[in-house]
Amino acid sequence: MLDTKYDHKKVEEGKYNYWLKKGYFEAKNDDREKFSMVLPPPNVTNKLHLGHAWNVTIQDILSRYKRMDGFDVLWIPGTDHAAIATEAKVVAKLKEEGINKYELGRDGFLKEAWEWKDKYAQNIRSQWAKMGISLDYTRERFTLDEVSTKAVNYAFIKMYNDGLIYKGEKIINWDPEARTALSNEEVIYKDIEGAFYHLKYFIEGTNDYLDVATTRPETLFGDTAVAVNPKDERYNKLIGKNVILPIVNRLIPIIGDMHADMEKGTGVVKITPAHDPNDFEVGNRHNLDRIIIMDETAHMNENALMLKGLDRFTAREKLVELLKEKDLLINIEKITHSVGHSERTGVMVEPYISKQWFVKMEPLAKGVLDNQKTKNKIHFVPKRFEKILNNWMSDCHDWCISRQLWWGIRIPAWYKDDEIKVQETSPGDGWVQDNDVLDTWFSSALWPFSTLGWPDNTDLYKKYYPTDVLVTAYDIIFFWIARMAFQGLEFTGKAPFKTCLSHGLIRDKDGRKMSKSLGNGIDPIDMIDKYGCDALRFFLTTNTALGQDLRFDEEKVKSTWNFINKIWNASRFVLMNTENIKEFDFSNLTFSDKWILTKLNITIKDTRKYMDKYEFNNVGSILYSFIWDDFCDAYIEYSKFNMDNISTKSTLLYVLTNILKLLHPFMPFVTEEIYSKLSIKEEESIMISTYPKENKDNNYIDTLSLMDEIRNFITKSRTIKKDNNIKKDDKYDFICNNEDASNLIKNILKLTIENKIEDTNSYNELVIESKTDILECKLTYYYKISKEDEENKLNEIKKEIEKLENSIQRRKKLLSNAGYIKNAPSNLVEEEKTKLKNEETNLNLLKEKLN
RNA sequence: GGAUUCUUAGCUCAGUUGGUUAGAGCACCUGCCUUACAAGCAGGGGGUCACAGGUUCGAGUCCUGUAGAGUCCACCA
Repeated sequence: MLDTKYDHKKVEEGKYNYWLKKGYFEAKNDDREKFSMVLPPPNVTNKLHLGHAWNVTIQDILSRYKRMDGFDVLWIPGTDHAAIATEAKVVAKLKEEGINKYELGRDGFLKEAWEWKDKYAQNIRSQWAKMGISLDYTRERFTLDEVSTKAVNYAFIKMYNDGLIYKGEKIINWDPEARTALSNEEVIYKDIEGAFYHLKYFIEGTNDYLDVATTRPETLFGDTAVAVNPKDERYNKLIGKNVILPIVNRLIPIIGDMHADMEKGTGVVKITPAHDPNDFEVGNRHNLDRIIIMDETAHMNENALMLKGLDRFTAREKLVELLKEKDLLINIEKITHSVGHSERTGVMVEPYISKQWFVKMEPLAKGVLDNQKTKNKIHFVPKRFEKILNNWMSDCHDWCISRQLWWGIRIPAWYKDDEIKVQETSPGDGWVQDNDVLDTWFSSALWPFSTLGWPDNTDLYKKYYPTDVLVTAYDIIFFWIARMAFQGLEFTGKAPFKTCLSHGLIRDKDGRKMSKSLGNGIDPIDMIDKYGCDALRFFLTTNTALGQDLRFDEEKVKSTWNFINKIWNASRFVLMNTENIKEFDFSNLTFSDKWILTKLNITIKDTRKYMDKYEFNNVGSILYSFIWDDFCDAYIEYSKFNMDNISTKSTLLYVLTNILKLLHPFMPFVTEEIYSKLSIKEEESIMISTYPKENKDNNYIDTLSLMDEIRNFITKSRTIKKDNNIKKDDKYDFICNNEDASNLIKNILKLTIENKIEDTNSYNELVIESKTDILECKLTYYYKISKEDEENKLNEIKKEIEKLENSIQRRKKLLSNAGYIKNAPSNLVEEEKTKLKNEETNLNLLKEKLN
């Protein structure tokens, strides 16, 4: 028997380990149809936040649903080594201990990093366990493990040989803190206070100067030209002349280039090809020198002359002083502009020329775009997210994949003198391996198949690839989804997943993004402690339409807990009354039994429909109202009058069993707890029981509309009784043309024999009447009434008449509309006619009362 | 500049290929400790669906425009 109150801590304890030990989470690789997913691997150093909780719950709901529904489910867990993110954290930790990364050396550092990784991976696993998610740990992977490394090397080498990877010199985003290149996606633009420094670039041989505005004056040491727009009448006659570079006193040419925007700034722009991506392009067009003026830590080098050795910000201050001294500074104009920052270290990114490895994007992107036009396309849910992918794919730059880090998969390229060989192992003596590692996304791009043992043609790969669904928040579509898409197509010829399901982001109660800096983050583990994992899961997945952001509201988690408590108590009632039922017996069903069984069928059908469409919010409200409104508030109350009927008891138990199963993907723990107490159960665990199917044998469609009429009649009676202050022992008379309805109404409204009246003289009457094709009922209360009450009563009747008349008028108008009759579906028209007829009958009844 | 989401009850949100009297939770009001549940039960109030047009027999839903809020991408000398 269940405790009197739902205690989530007690319920959740021990169950996860039980499932794990039983091997329920493991894919069996048998001949059943498969359903496979890979878990988006969290960064190994992360603590899981509410967004992860949401993400994994959606996946777990799918796994549990599919598993119960007869699929061989493979759900692969794993973690991402997160190259720069982890390295930055390990560096910071070492720094606290007074250890410098570079002094420690590559091998020593990696040892530290692996220890760090092992510790954090364990944290993540325990958080997954708290969430109750059914991962197949026997297939767990890490993006830096042997299997993944093998796949990455294979992919790199093949792409190099196919000309899809090349080494080239370009301007990249440089992180001077981590001393590495970054991809465009690792740069976060932030608005900061800055300034336009207006400098005097004197024209050679004159006393005239050009006003050149720049936000990074210290880069002037690397200037090799000044550009104006060739169409700009103010300056175009100067093209071909030289200007004197301030401080440096080097002559540089004035060139004409469309890059100079006449509308912007002063219309004159300094060109620093080694330190700006646009200038780099201009430099290529005009064959300009590239002068690098900083080192890898963003300190000025010898090209910065007297500023050598200063870091970039000090150098700027110093330079401004020098310019002022020499009267070369016109003014400083304060502006707010957006400047790139490293996503991981937070420092300002320095555009920097550097030799890096790149993935040639154009052919790969085309592959994805072409595939999206075929029937093998990736289906996005919601559909609109496909556009994000397509947009990104049709406008993407080559992908910088080399990182000057140690924590990652080392690039399989070997050098000897001027020779380069790309292969997995050293070609021999004297060959030195590339020092750089690969962008972490290069390995995660292969995740859906590298986890399955690709490039070997393993059994896992053969059966489970491509995967069925990939679930992520929409903000990661271009970081990851896009990259998996083109790598999947490139290497396996197939999109790596059939469906991409995107949920939104979690916001706080005021709609702000949850972030560390705002301090408004909520730890899912705290919520689990307070309300239980089941409440958190149900709240997360049923409170918003897919793809929409979710506002976190603790009150709602609380009310979800109440819902679970309601289920708990209903279950207590059922268990109390069905302890000795060992076999279902439906031979003697009452009217309300038939009704709830039919309702259950509808609920199962609708639930399946919305589960298959991933519309969990709809599943949530269907189950909520079926359980609370139909099962608890109505059926359980009705069943109390038939407790000597074995079929009613069977129905109670049967419906509860199905409710538990329908809820199980959402609330694995509490459903398992209650299921374990049922007197009839098909399996030892609800996890391996079968997902409900409609039961055609117990389907009684005609009970539905009659029950609706009965429930309406009951509500109407209660309202009127309350409004008129009818007492428990007031006399009544009741007639009804349907026996089932009559019994139910009498029981629920407590119309006892004792109060039935014979002699109606000297009483006032209060009549509640229903007269439709389905049900004709009349309940009359006899009571002493004051004059005032009498008037109130009349007024109410008048109000009701007015309401009915309006409604009748509206319906008549509608039904006299030829367009409606012609175009609307005929069942709707019929329904309107029936309603009209019923309303007219009721109107007449009321009018009679007035007379 | 491009893309995209949102605006529905006091609050947070649903609302299916358009179907005619728009739903839920919380909050609010009234009455109940009725034997599963007072974290509950029974009943009730509350919305010209941001605004303006259009298409249609019919618009919260489709189209155009306006206003406001959010997000992403690009640019940012």
